[in-house]
Amino acid sequence: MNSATNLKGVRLSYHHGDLRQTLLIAAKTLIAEAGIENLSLRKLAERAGVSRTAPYHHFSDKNDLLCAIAAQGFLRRHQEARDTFNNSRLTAEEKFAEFICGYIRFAANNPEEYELMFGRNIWKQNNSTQELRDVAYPCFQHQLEMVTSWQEMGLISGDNPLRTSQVIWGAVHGIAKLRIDGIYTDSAQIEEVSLCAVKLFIKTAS
Amino acid sequence: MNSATNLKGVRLSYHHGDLRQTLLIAAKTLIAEAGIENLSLRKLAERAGVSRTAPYHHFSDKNDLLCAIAAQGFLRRHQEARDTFNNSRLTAEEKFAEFICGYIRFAANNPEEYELMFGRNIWKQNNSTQELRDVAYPCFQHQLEMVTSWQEMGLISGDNPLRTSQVIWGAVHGIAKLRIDGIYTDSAQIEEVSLCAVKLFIKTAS
DNA sequence: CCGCTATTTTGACACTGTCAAGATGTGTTG
DNA sequence: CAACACATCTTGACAGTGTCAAAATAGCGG
Repeated sequence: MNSATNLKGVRLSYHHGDLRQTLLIAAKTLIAEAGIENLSLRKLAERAGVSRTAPYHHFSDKNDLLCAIAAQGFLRRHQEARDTFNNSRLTAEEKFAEFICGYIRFAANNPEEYELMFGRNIWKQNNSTQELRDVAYPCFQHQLEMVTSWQEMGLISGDNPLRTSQVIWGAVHGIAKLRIDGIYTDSAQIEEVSLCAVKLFIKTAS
Repeated sequence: MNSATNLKGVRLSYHHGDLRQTLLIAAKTLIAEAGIENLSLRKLAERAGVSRTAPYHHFSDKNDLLCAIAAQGFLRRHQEARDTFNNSRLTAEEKFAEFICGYIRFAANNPEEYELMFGRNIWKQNNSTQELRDVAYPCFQHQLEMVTSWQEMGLISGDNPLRTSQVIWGAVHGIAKLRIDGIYTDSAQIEEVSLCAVKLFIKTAS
């Protein structure tokens, strides 16, 4: 029932209490420290003060754990995007600019989480959990809907709303990936690149 | 001196002959079959008919092998891009369109190689070989130069040439990644998305 | 208090990258 | 031609990984 650990993380009882949540938090810490590829379930278990196979009673798989982390990321990002889109004090143009910049900022601030959310590890070969898909697809959908609405109101260029949305999503995704994968070395100017993207897509800038 | 293997790949002599090249080819085959993450040096060695540690006399590392494959990819893509850009029978607009579509097509046709070239595995934490950097940087540079020239001649929008180039590179990279990482499921329409990107960036389409 | 079930542990297996030391060729020099 | 140096390949070993099976333990409902 209770967490059954003291402040130093030392176990007080045989049963942990809420190992699942503890593992998720510890995993995010380890990933932020050393990257996804350096996360091992054994080190994670040790960090949580538990034996190697204990995590398997809360996650069927290492992949299952990673999907759960990615799912949390989608919830956070989706909420962010909704808040911006529904903020009545912003003009449509400001909302669009904030969508672009906010997307790239989210990736830059949470690079490992972003990699999990949109990386090949999970999506490439149907590794996605049902739970993850239930959270991710609405987020994808929402992005397309927002861009479609901006396009239909004449704010941004293009004729085919779906294709335009896909290009714009591709652009922000690509800029974010080039940044967090270490190919754009001058990460300080990433905000400038974002703003340039905004100007390129907005109609009046032509 | 000679390859020292018969047609079935069975070794005829103790020394292999040109194991380095054989390993590169076999590695690309295995990667194309099962993906980068499923490539192990041991399976690779077995496929080449050689003991587990033989590859270490031709590549210092697994990472070194992957960098060599990526380098070959950069050479191929760079040549492709140059051929298009120097083709005097194409208008500037046609060249730009072919740059966009060709880039995405290259990624779609060589997904695993593309992942190595632009993926986090190599660039994220300074895993790149000097040899790879010597081949990759000119390719990056060439892309920026081409887009800059199209922008300066007024073909595409934007004011800051470098930023515009970065956004366009980001866009093609992002579309390619969303495609090959399995997030865009309707891969048949990737060419349509490419053409939409072309129209969005070209000035007259506004 | 008993027993059921959720939770955790220990032991084990196959697989990985990589190092050290020895074996086997190949080429060069005396 | 002989002997040595060097490149190349092999065998053995180690630490680390994900994950399964079986045993141990704790907490909860009767």
